[in-house]
Amino acid sequence: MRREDFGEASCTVARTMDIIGDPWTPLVLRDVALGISRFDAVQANLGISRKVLTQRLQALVDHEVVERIAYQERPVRYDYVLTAKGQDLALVLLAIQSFGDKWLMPGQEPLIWHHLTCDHDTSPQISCRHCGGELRPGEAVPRRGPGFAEDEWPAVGAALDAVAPFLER
Amino acid sequence: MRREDFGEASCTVARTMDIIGDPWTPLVLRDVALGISRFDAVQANLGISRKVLTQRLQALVDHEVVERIAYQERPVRYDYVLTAKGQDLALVLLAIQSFGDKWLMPGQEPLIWHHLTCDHDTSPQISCRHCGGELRPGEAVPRRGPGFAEDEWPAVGAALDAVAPFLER
DNA sequence: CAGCGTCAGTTTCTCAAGGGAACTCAGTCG
DNA sequence: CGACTGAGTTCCCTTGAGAAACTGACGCTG
Repeated sequence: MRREDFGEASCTVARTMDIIGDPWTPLVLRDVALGISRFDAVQANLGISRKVLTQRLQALVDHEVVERIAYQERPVRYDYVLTAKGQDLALVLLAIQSFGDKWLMPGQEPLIWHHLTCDHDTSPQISCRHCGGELRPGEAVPRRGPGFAEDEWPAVGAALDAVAPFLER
Repeated sequence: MRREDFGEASCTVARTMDIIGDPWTPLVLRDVALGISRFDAVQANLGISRKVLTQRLQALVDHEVVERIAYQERPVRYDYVLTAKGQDLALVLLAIQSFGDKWLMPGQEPLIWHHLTCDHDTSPQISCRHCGGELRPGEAVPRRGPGFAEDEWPAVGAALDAVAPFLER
């Protein structure tokens, strides 16, 4: 597999990395998610080259993660705003941030999230959608799904076979 | 901010992207997390150049996300295994995969996760660590945390000010 | 012993992407 | 008119990616 094949791979990690698999895109997304929606504001906030920012924003628009909404006409100028897809991707950024909070700046989190629904400060937790319990390492075992491509990923298939005994009662 | 400053930024997304902010590292991590632990097996599975794989594995070891465990001595050969830090990062990969499942291969998920604790197939959900409810877009509002660097991120500060009214009752 | 195969890199060379800085264009304003 | 703003675009140099070959340290076999 080459980098340019990521978007066609039978692998949803690779397909997602086709969108966010570079150093800057997650940070651009983070800014847009926080409401920093103008080109110059993002550029100044991140200190990213205008060329790279242009490319990244265009890619995000192409992937329908971000949309351009005109805020003036003469000349036409855009706010960059998350789509519904982009909002789901922003939740992934929350998980990324949470990892960084815990391991890379412990006790010095730059941002704290307040959950309006329960009215408490919180952090994101990766949970089981079925039972609601925290998904801890080792507590979830993968098995083949409907789109698993055996010929494309033989080593993954073998790895799945190796953990299959854990799936049996 | 330049790419090389990511690891020092007062931003836990940037610090995490210092580790995984390239196309291949998340996929290498995914493989290691699945138990594909030998150099040649990862290389063949991903079709990545040996040079890039060497660099990526070394970076993961340097970041203490992955450790080398010798499985033979003559010559010395290593299995690559997730550390505890790496296992937490693998949970982030789960979130990445879940986004891809939903938006990029809907109904064709290559892998299904089985939660051993509740004995059901599941998928990861980003939840509120406090109340356990799903964190949905728009339901969490950020505010400054202890490590927030106002001078480094003025636009973020302004964005936080803009959403501050939502924090008040 | 020599030859071959395996595994985990390392090296070389070419092409692609990143990044800094300057430039461009389409406005508005004084 | 000139200056400024905002959103790009272009140019040039540096760095990284990728293909392919090479290397070294073994073990095994005839």
